[in-house]
Amino acid sequence: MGKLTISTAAKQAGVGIETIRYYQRIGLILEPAKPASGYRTYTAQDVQQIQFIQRAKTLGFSLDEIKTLLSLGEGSCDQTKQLASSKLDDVKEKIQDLRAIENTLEALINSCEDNSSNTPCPIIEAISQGE
Amino acid sequence: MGKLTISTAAKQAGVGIETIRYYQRIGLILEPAKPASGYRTYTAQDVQQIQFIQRAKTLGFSLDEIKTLLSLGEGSCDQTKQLASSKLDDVKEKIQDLRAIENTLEALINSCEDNSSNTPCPIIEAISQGE
DNA sequence: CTTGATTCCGTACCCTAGTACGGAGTTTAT
DNA sequence: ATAAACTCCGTACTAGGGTACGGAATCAAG
Repeated sequence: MGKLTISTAAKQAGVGIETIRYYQRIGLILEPAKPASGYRTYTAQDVQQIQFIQRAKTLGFSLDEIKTLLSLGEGSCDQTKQLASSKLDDVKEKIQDLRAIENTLEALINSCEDNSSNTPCPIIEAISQGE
Repeated sequence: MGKLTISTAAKQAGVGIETIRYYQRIGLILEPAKPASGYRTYTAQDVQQIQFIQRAKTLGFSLDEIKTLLSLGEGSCDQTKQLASSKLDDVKEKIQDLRAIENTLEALINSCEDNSSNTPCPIIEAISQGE
């Protein structure tokens, strides 16, 4: 009850054992104290923290940012909000960049559709000229 | 005339010397033959190829994909178009993912705006519960 | 009690796209 | 002719997020 081995904790959190060990190595989560003899035991709290990390990751936070998030905790709403806002800015920027790429690729592909068999590929041509 | 040292070629192509050497190492561009004694010389063509690589990179192609692009050349429009289309799919997918992240972050940040001082931060709460 | 599964721990390796380092050879400028 | 700058080449390192390996210790089952 409540005492889990690392593989059980990993299974419950939906990650691999090596991921838990990696998070410990980089100081993202604490390694439970080692009992005088035997295996380290994990708690439901540990599992929840790993799940927190996984969810934060799906929001685009890096492990380093998640470390900050964890250290801020439930207090200091302001700093958390700032972190989230700056992440939102990053995301918006990436979307803009990708949209530009999307447009260009679509234009290139269309120019290729219209291409009759034996002329050089317009996509290659376009990338070659630059513009 | 037309004979450039690696640093001049790099400057013209807008990359670092080490980048050229790296591209050679991975077989993306050919290393010019080494004259019996002295420095290798680069041509305007070499510079253009490096610029091609840079432009393809801004379209989201990986160096490995660019290698394919270069090997396809101006013929085989079909394969080029396929590569571009599959890249376009990747880009669209990434945009979708980022939009989902954007929405979630916006919602979290808004929930934080409404937060009165002493309750726990709703952002942390939300990530903790995971929905 | 022995076999097999797990854990522990350190270290090394994967990918991508480079960047850095350092000694020896070469070229250019003075 | 000599100093400064540049090139060559191999090797190692960077970041980010893990994954893999291997031997020793430990635990669980029969």
